[in-house]
Amino acid sequence: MDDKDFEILKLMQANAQLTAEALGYEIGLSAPAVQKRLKKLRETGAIEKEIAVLSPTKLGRDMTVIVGVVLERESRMHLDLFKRRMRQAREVQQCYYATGEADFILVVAVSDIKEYEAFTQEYFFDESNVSRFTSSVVMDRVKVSLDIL
Amino acid sequence: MDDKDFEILKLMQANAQLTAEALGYEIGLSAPAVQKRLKKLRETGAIEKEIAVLSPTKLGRDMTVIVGVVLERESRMHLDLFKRRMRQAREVQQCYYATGEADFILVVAVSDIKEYEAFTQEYFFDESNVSRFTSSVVMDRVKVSLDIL
DNA sequence: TATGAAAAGCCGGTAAC
DNA sequence: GTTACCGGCTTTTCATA
Repeated sequence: MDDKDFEILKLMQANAQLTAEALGYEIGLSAPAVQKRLKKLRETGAIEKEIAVLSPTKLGRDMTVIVGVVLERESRMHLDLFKRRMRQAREVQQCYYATGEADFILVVAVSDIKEYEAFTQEYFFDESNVSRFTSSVVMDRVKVSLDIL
Repeated sequence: MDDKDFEILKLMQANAQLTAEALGYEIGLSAPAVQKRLKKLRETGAIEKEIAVLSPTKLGRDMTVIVGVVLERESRMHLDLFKRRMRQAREVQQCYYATGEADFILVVAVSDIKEYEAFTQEYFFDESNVSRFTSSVVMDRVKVSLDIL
C-alpha cells in the first residue's frame, strides 16, 4: 500500500465511476496497472464496497432526525438486542454506540414527522428497553459523506 | 419513475458494481432497458453519485466522534461561516444543522484522540464562534450507511 | 523477481431501430 | 425491448529495474 494506492482511494471515495484510464491519467500510471491495484484494494477490503448515493429530496425521504437513545438496562444481551433491531430497521441510516449522555446515537431518514412518530412507537415504546430519547430535527444537511481520506 | 426504477435504486444503493445484466435479471428486464433507466436516474439526480466506501479500520482512521456544537452568536453570517468551515474540514464526515440542544451535530473521523484534540483546537477554540461542545466517542459503529430506500 | 507497460480477446455499455 | 457497434476491462506476454 503506497502513495499511488492512497491517491486511487481518495479519487474513488469521491467518484467510483472513474475508469481505470482516468485514474491512471490523474496519478501517472497505465490503465492496467491501476486495474491491478484496484483489484487488490477490493480484495484486501480497503475498498469495502461501491454504492450509489441517492437524493433524499428527489425521492421524498428528506426528513432527517438525529436521535440520542438512553437504554433502561445496559447488559450485554440488551445492548446486542438493540443493535440488532437498529441494523434491520429501514429508517435507521446510521447507529453508533457511544460514550456520553446517550448510549446510542442514530441518524434516522423518514418522509415526514408522521413516519418518524411511527418509528419511535415501534422501536422506542412498545416493549422496548428504551429509558428516554431526544430528537433533533435536521434543518440543513450541511455535509454528508463517508470520506475518510 | 415506476416500481422498476425503485427496485433498481434499492439494489444500486447497496451495490453500485452490479452490471445492467445482473440488475435486469433481478427485476425482470433486459440489460439495455436497465441501462436506459440508469442513465435517466443519473441525469435527473435521483442517483447523485457513486462512491467507494473505504474501511476506516484498514486505513487507520478508525476513531469516530459525534460532536454537538452550540454557537455563541447565531446570525445568518455566523451560521454560514461555520457551515463553510465544516464543509472544507477533512475530519468532518457529516455536519447537520438541527433543532434541539446543539445547533450543529457532527460526525468526525480521526486516527486517534490526539488528532481529535488538534481538530477541536483548530475549529472550536482559536477565534471561533463556538460557545460549547460535547464529544461522544464511538465505541461501536453499529450501522453506517446512506440508504434511504 | 517483482512491477509496470503493451497487445489481444472479451464483456458490458451506448445508440439506432 | 432487441440488435449491432464501440469502448473499457481482463489477461497474457514482454521489458526493465
